[in-house]
Amino acid sequence: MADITSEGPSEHLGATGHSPVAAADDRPSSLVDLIGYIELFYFAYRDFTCDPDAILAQYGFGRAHHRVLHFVHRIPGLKVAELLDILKITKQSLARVLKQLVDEGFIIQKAGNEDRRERRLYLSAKGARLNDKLTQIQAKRIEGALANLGPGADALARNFLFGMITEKNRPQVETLIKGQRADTSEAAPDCNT
Amino acid sequence: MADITSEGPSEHLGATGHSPVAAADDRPSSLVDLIGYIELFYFAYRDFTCDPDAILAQYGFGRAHHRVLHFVHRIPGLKVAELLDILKITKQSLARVLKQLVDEGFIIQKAGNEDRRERRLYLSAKGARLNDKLTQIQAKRIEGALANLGPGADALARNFLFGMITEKNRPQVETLIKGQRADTSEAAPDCNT
DNA sequence: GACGTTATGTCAGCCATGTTGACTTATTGG
DNA sequence: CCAATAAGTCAACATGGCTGACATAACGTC
Repeated sequence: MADITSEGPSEHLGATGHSPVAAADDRPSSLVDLIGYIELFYFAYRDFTCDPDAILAQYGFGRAHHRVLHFVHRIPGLKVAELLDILKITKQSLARVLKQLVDEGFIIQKAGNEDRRERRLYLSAKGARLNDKLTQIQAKRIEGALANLGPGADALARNFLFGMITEKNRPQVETLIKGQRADTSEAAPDCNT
Repeated sequence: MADITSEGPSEHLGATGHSPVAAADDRPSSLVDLIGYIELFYFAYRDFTCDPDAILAQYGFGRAHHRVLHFVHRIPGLKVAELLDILKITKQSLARVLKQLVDEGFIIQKAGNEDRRERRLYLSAKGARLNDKLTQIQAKRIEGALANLGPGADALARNFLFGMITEKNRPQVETLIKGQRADTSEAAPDCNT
């Protein structure tokens, strides 16, 4: 069966027992020591998204609808083009879910004041209610995760996640997080690059 | 246009300027203060997965193939049933990608010694090489994210992600992360529950 | 040895959400 | 008037979830 099982140096993850997944020491770590993150990130994101998914399914919606609701709530009056820049999907993909949300009265479109070609997006009261439900359940999970980690965990967790974002995209996300309209001109067009 | 724009109390995120996305203080935060996490998590995971996606595309593979490679590498001799318990997808979904990986020689199947119905899964040298490439690129991103966050960040980030996982699933993930075979009997079957 | 259970594989089809390419419509601004 | 822009739309395709039904081989028990 050959040497299928092991490649690379030892993959001990340095658990000392008092902490579920990580030790408190900071030995210089080889890259393979970081494998656990790949799994943690995968499982964490999966569970993080499954709560809203369950609610959305009751409305006949999916994850894509959630994203639209979320960012429209975050930046009321968002233009379609801006939303495309944030989500980095094609307008055809967006149109499919946006049309549903508009048709069913969760999102309201209004022509721009200065440029009437623009369709400014707003949540209806109905849309805001649904988005609130989704936000609440996700916020509770985050709160729970932070609760057991001493002070300073909040800042550190945010900065860790921020650091996971491709450098080129960080300015866009940074302004977005402040609830501002992002200048997306420098952000990565495809994946990394 | 009614009051579409604002619901809930003020959504300031407490950025003080010296840190890109988070302040160092620990005021009691309302749930809406955690909205930034929803975005950070979304963007971070998107960028985290896009690096491997680009490599996988060169092989005609997708994200689903990556997961199989990853966990088979992690637990050589993994049974199909165990993999299904980890990924929580149907065997039909798994079969589609697993068949490709086996047919193209990235994964080797071997009947179990005691129970010859079992198909034990192993990476071939070719599979190990591909998986290594994927691990390397993701590990580098993680390393970069941790690099700017003083000592203790590693343990804290791991514990934060761990805390984001649904409680019922944590024992499974914990043993998985130690590179052991997980007892999945208690894990959440669907989403949360 | 027959039989029920288990592990795995497979066929067929559906859904959600991403993609590309081509084209229309309304509006803007020079 | 006309080119450029914002948005919408149609058609077709890929990936990766899902369900239901059924096949095969091996195990274990009576």
